Amino acid sequence: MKERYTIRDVAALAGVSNATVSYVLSGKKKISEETRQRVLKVIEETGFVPDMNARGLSGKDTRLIGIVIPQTEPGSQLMFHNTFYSQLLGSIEFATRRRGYHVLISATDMTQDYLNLIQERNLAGVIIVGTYESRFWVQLKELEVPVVLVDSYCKNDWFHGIRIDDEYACFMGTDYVIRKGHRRVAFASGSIKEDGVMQKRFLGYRKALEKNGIDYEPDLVFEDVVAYESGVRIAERIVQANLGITAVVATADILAIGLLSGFYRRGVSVPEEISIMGFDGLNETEYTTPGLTTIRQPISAKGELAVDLLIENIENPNMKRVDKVLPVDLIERQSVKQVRSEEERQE
Amino acid sequence: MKERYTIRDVAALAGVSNATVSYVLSGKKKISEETRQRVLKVIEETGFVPDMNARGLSGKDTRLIGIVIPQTEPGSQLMFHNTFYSQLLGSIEFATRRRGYHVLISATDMTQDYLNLIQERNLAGVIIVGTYESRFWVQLKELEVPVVLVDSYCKNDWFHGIRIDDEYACFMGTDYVIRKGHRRVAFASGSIKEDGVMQKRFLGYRKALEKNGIDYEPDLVFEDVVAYESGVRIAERIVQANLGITAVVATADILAIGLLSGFYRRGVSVPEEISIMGFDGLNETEYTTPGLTTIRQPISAKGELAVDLLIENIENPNMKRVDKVLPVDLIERQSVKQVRSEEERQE
DNA sequence: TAATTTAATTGAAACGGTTAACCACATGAA
DNA sequence: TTCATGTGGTTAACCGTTTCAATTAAATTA
Repeated sequence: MKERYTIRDVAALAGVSNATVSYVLSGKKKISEETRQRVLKVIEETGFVPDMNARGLSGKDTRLIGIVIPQTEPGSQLMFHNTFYSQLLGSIEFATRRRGYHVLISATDMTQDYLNLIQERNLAGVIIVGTYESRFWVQLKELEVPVVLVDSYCKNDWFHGIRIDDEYACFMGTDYVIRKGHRRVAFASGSIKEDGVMQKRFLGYRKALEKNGIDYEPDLVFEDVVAYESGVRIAERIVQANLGITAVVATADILAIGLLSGFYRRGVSVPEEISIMGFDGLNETEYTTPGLTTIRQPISAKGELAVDLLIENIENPNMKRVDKVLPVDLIERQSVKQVRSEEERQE
Repeated sequence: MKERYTIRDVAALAGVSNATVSYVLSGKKKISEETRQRVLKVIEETGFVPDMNARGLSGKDTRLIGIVIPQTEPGSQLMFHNTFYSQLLGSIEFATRRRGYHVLISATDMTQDYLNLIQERNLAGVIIVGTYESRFWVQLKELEVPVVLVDSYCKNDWFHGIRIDDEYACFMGTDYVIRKGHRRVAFASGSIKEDGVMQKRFLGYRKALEKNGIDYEPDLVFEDVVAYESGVRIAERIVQANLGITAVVATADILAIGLLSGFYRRGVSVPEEISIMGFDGLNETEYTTPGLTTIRQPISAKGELAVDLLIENIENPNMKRVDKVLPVDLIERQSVKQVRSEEERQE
């Protein structure tokens, strides 16, 4: 790497002390306009770029934030195949860069390794995406680094949170399907046991059934990894099970799109023979065939707000905890069809 | 952030000098086994984690590598919507972490800002994905930082490269389609002018036409952004153009999947009425309907090799330039149908 | 035994910033 | 005239490593 100008070089050229240059840069102390301009001019001319390592070492201000996207399976990069995560990551990266920070991404769980990483790099803050229980929450807290949890149902209330009302959202979606006349509504989701988000959505599903006086049937619940391929597989399982299912509520668009594909190849037409409700509101859902009716959540806003919140906390360390719930809405397209309900059929 | 143990704390506890601890950690100097063990034990007990900022400042060894994924449009996160990039990014992140390095991602072009970033953070190396001309190549070279270009046709031969033989790959795909009897083969791609990869693939397309004695028709070339939505749009344009097209060669699976969707909603059945050849070999293509015949490129291998190459260069600064071309293969599925060729029809 | 080599360890100077403490000088009030 | 007050700037210590040069101790050689 080429030798660079240091803050002392700049100082010498501007005829001031290095401290003055530092203060001009940080604005933490008043410097006369005249000197300021002189320093700025030298910086401009030399192309001086401050060294973040030195800054991080000395002032603890690294402007580096870590993003944790959990692995579903070790080694596999499953998370990267769901454009929900891509979009979230993209919005986080964008918002971060706009504010002069940089992102260190890791597809890993919150393990000792990651705790070390936080210390090693003196991360200014951390955004953790997805829910899972970790025995490291306590240690993470002890690090006293600002943390924002996105889509987490971490039991403690130690960290900031950004999420949607998953239970209500899924209730709304399921209720919509039921009001369209469906009585045998399947539920396609990721692991309900392990994933807090899925748990909440499952709850919403059950509440909607209950509200509409429909008995819950465990056989109508299909769990798998959240991925396109799983959707295809679940469609096959649904066809083979032959349980008279007329609609399926998916907990992710990527699953729903897989379902679409799976049903199509099985010759089951959507929505004529079976209706599908998605979840997320990915761009792709506008272009599937049929267009996917789905619960839209503000993905990019999630990312941006997480960044805003984190940076706010970084810059104001004793800020109070914030837990933000973002609104969702239902996009009506063609994948959910109105059917005669059983009662009507029996007339 | 909690106060941490420093290397001097460890040294004091182990009854040695900080230099000794440093040498134990780096292995750059021989330390007697006895002392080594004693130091290691203290490190273990204290949970000492070295500070990368200090290390980067002092020894220039930051173990931080930057990934540049270009923006197609400023502000838009288009790149993040193509799972090709997600998968590539995933494999890079994984390979990097496995080797004790970390990744700083930026969805940006190679601009002055990025050059600054490289200096600011003392990046150990940089992986740049995608081709585009930049007036900053010269300056990047002057930084003397190891660089690996993935999928680039940067005219100079200053940096390492990882890519496939795009021309041949597309030639192979197009030739396959033609050998299936198609004579009016459209070409759906990203901007041929601006994107070197698209240029090469376009060349392959034309060579295949030529080889088979088919005249090139500019009207059969459909350019748009590389995205699902574009595929849908191109399908509509193809239908409306009504040029007797019986097959389309796409330069990306994400485009091909969009085409699939676009044709379906237009009531044009694939492959009965029109055949589609994809490019990339994304996982999703196995599950589309019909299964997408596509040119598969080793996406994850690209990422891993880029990382290997980069780290090799970081650890051995005067290594010679490497330009690696990875193999592709054609996956035959159902989206390209055998048709009677015109000659046969005329019989 | 003295001189020389070798191996293991240490002291201290970087690295490039930040920042607390201090200082010189001008200003205005008492 | 004296004293507090404020302004704009400097000095120098410090952050936690790495690494060169120096030192010491032990082993080998003459």
